[in-house]
Amino acid sequence: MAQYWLAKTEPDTYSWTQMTHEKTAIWDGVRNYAARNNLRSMKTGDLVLIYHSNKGKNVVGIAKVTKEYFQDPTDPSGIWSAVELRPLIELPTPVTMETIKQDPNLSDIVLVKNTRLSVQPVRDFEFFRIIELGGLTDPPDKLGLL
DNA sequence: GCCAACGTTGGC
DNA sequence: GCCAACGTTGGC
Repeated sequence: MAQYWLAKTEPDTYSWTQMTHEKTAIWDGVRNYAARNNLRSMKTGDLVLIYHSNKGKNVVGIAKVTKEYFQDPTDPSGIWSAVELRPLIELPTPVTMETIKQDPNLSDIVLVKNTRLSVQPVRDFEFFRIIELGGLTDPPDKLGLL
């Protein structure tokens, strides 16, 4: 059973568009223990919402975990981890922070509760609700995401 | 640009 | 081990 996650990136540094051009993304550079532990909990096939922080402030697409955690190549100290993600589908309508905050179904989402956590778990119903708000009406299996 | 929330560092 | 000082994230 796939789990669901959300990962933040600043689009000025590394954007969804860039990810899709590169086909795969090494999700490195995470320097927070809680976020790292979430990276380490990701399993191949898990689905990850990609969120643009600062600019956009919206969920823009869905990626899949293609490699479970390994040594972060940008970290000489050896304590940080990275995963490999593959972008799968762009949301027809990006879902903004504002929309998420206004949705009663999403009132407890980590994105709102803990604004600074860059890699975070997302509950099943939150994931489905967000992609629904994003214009995807079919569940992930129908969309061929699993 | 401001600042709240959170994490980390380092003196004691 | 506590906590003040500092640094960073990221929404507004």
